[in-house]
Amino acid sequence: MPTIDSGEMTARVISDASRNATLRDVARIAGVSVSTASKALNGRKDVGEATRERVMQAANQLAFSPNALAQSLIAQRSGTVGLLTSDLEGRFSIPILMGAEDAFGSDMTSVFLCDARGDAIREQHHLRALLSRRVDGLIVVGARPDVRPSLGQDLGVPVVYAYAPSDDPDDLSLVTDHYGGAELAIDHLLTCGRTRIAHISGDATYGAAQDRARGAVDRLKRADLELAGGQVFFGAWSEAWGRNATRELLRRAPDIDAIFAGSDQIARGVLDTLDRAGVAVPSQVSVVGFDNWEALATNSRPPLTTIDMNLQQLGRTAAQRLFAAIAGPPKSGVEPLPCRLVARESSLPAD
Amino acid sequence: MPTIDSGEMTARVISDASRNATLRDVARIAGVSVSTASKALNGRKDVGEATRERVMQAANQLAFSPNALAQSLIAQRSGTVGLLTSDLEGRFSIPILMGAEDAFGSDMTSVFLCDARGDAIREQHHLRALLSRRVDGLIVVGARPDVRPSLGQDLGVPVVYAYAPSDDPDDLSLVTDHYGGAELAIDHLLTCGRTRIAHISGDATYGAAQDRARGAVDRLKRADLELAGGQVFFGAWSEAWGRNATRELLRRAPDIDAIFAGSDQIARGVLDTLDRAGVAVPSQVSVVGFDNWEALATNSRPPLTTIDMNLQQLGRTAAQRLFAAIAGPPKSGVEPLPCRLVARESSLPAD
DNA sequence: TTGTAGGCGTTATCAA
DNA sequence: TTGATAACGCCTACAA
Repeated sequence: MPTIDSGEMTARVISDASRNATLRDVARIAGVSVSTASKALNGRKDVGEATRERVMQAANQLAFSPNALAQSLIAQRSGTVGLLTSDLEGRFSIPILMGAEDAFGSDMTSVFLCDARGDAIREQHHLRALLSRRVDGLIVVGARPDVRPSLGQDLGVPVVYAYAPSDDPDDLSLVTDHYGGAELAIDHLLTCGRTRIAHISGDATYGAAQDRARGAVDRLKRADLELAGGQVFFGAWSEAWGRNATRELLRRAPDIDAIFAGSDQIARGVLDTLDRAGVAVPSQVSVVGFDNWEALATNSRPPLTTIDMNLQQLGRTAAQRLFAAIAGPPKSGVEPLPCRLVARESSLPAD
Repeated sequence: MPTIDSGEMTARVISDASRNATLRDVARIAGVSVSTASKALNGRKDVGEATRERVMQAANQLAFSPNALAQSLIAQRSGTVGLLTSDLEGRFSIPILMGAEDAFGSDMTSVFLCDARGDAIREQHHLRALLSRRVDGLIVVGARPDVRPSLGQDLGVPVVYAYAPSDDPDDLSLVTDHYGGAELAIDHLLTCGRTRIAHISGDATYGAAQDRARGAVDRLKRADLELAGGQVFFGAWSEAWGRNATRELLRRAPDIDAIFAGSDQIARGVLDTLDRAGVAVPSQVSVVGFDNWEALATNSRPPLTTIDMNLQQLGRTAAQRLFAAIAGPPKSGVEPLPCRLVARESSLPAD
């Protein structure tokens, strides 16, 4: 019997080098039962030291790696979560995704990535796939910071919405505090001694554009000031709009001493036009952007002071909230996360 | 017996609304055996029409979704692949990742996303996790277009390297044809009637920088031309370097009529300096960039002609090659994928 | 056409 | 300390 056994064993090891070794293989080589092998590898106490050693060696020899599918089947949890994003190419999804992947990575959970590309059908498709893979939870990342339809309450797993909040108040949503971010920007400009502050922003249909505008106006009001130029300049999230709006602004209100731009792209356009108009930045006019898009903000002339939405932190928090919801009872409501000002030279003297 | 059964059943359905329904639940409700239910749901022929109907209804009623973990365990394949990237924040990983996700999404395979952040230890960690989850294959996406260490041949699953090739010729690597891309750029400038063409590029330690430079020089040589300025201007992948190098270039070779920039960021700097120097683009000097980074290329003045690496296509191809390797025998070697020129106004007259 | 039995790889329970 | 046995949820011969 022993000879046959070892013969079989050797044959298996050699011929099936490609196929993954199973616990049975390990047990056979170590000369113990499957259950003992399991205990040994899982560090249970009730197993002899010598036995454990033999099992370990066998496992190493076979490069044994336990089948997580089988483990999940028993454990009733897969150790995976789904990341359902609607727009991968969007710059905003990526940092969130990184933060989430980051938070999960330090645990043992793996992340299923799904890009629905803004298509509801594809989203349903991916959702079904994720649920059938028995993910333990779901993070839904929106591309646009506006309310999006809820996936519903009866999915069987907790869901956290990030960046784009769900339209159902029973869901938990983590969003950027755009209002507070704008306050930060204005606050900073006031601190720099600016009083004639204009606001050029993007597409007015974005909730974020409205929130930021309100934050700016309200903060100014608290300082007994009004928006220079008499209005918010809504337009598009582009450099071109930043350039055009700045030209118009200089015409209407040549005495401005600061511009708060709704995005870094807009801010680049603003800087460009100011430069061509011979307006010195930051001495004559200070500029603050929004997004802290590093490639743009650090390479502008001068480097751009801007508001960072801490999106990576948002992703991490989303992961933490999801963990909490997997373990205990889920929270709900919309949780705004603070922005952060990154000061560069477009608002401060280069000393 | 029947009464007890249905009693149990109802209790289960109501109390366990949260837990996922299993095939057993479906079978019980439909009043058939588990195997019959399985056959019915999987569209096997040998099941009565009426029975199938009952099973379907029961499944719907319970929102039954087969447990993919159990299925995978039997099928010996999980229908998942791992996407091992070393740098999520890098702009180059994302399109590749999108392309891959895209190609897999249309199939039934789901993608595990792992970001090793350039850390070999974390990479090993993720690799182990992926293998234990029994992924059917692996795509390794590099952040930098340079050779990277192979994961080895004995992983038990096929691997495709994208963007950054493996150092083992037995692996299959899909890379951008930087050399050919540079040829395209020079070709285009020659077609535009340019003959005094300079090349400003980035970090010379990048293989891509070298490849592009060789492509440019070789293409010029075929037209009996040499690089204007007498050399390649290597430096950094930044706007600032583009600005500085252009200043220096204008000093050394004021008669240039075209600049091929090694990246769009560099090109932005080039355009900036040309503008300030009063050099008209494209009439006096034409400019071609590299990367087709839309946010930069479409918003520059004038919009930037540039080389697109077709990274999303590269991702899709990687997915296809992986599929092929999962099904049949794996290919090996380095497969370069062509670039594409995107013509905008920095090289062509605005008509 | 339907149901029974066995197994995928692992863990947990309980006897030995 | 060890090992048989029964799950986990599903599928697929094979038997009825």
